[in-house]
Amino acid sequence: MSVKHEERRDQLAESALRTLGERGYARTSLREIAQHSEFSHGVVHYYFHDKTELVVHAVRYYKARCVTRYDGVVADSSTAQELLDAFAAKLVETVLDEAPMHCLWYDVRAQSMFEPALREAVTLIDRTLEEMIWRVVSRYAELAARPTALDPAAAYGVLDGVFQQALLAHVAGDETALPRLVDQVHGLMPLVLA
Amino acid sequence: MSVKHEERRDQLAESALRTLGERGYARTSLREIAQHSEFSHGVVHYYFHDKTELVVHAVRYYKARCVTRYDGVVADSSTAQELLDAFAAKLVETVLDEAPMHCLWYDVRAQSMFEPALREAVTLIDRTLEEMIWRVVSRYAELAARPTALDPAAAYGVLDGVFQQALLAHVAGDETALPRLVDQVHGLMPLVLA
DNA sequence: TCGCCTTCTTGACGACTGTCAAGAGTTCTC
DNA sequence: GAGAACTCTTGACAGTCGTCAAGAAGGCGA
Repeated sequence: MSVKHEERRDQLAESALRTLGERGYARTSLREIAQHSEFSHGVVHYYFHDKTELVVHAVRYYKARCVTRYDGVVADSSTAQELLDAFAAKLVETVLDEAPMHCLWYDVRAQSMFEPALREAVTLIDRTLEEMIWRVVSRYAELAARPTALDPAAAYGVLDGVFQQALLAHVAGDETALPRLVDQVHGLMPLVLA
Repeated sequence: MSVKHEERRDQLAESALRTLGERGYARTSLREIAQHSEFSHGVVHYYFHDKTELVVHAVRYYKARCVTRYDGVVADSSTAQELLDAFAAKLVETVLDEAPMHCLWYDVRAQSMFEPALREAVTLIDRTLEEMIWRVVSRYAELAARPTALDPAAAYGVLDGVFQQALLAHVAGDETALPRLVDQVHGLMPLVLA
């Protein structure tokens, strides 16, 4: 009943993520999203009030999966160097495997500066990502037996900045982007320790 | 003649920047841009081949002005601390004075991940901004009589990350965003020195 | 004053958009 | 197995978009 209803919403969210990730938020129509699912375009308005509600649901749905991305790295590393290597490798991996999803995230986050309806969801996810990064950084400091030099927001901002730069270069076809990201992260992480 | 032609293009670019900055790339139509100028909507296609060409011209035009933003700071500061304070203050000032323009830049940069036609202009401007930031960072290191710990790309990525975060929070109405940006920059800059 | 050339306006076009209503198809209940 | 409730499709709507053609308006040389 309501669980089935929720399953359909998630199913449509998945189609939406596939399509939005390829074409971007602005260029993607509801008909296009429906075409990437097994339903017709009218069904969207049966499960969602409007387009924004679908996008917000899709982005929240995406967050629920991505947010534990580095938890294995944190759990399995026993030295600071090992953690750093695994973290950098995981960053590269996610760019290679999920580039469209990351593009969509940065797109939606930029849109939220103009569309207030997106802000609440974007702010929530941004906070969740900040916590995700902080679990890595604080564990790194712990393994290095050093205090951190930055607060969680700054640490997230810094790493998000270089990550976004690498993603942009990667989708533009720059093959040196990912090796450079690895170097930058290796250079940066020691600096966040006091 | 051709100079007049170029003047009109710049004039339209200015109207475009005003409109795009308020409403975002996706939501802004050519009719809307023309309404913010003294011309009718048809004139755009007299001076520009299509919408993308107008946007690219507008963004390049914007770059030409913004790129010297911190050069006064670099020239006028005689100690590292003074440079740092002035740089942080200037960052805050530009968020307060030119928030829509910065929003537009991040919007267009995100769009360039989906629209190849935007990539060349975006890449060029990104490089120019990187050089702009590097003039600040390298002068800061010089005044502190210390070598830098980061390459230009990493330094730009790091500062761009926290700046973007502050901008996002600022337009969302978070009044603590700009003081926090000042703190973050003051905490971050010493770290880029080896 | 005439005609030419540049500049700009007007109005239209086809395509696409989000939305929704009407109803067909399906599933469930009794 | 009939009827109700839920699910989905179809087709249409009003609006917006980028684009472009036709021609008006204005300046300019002769």
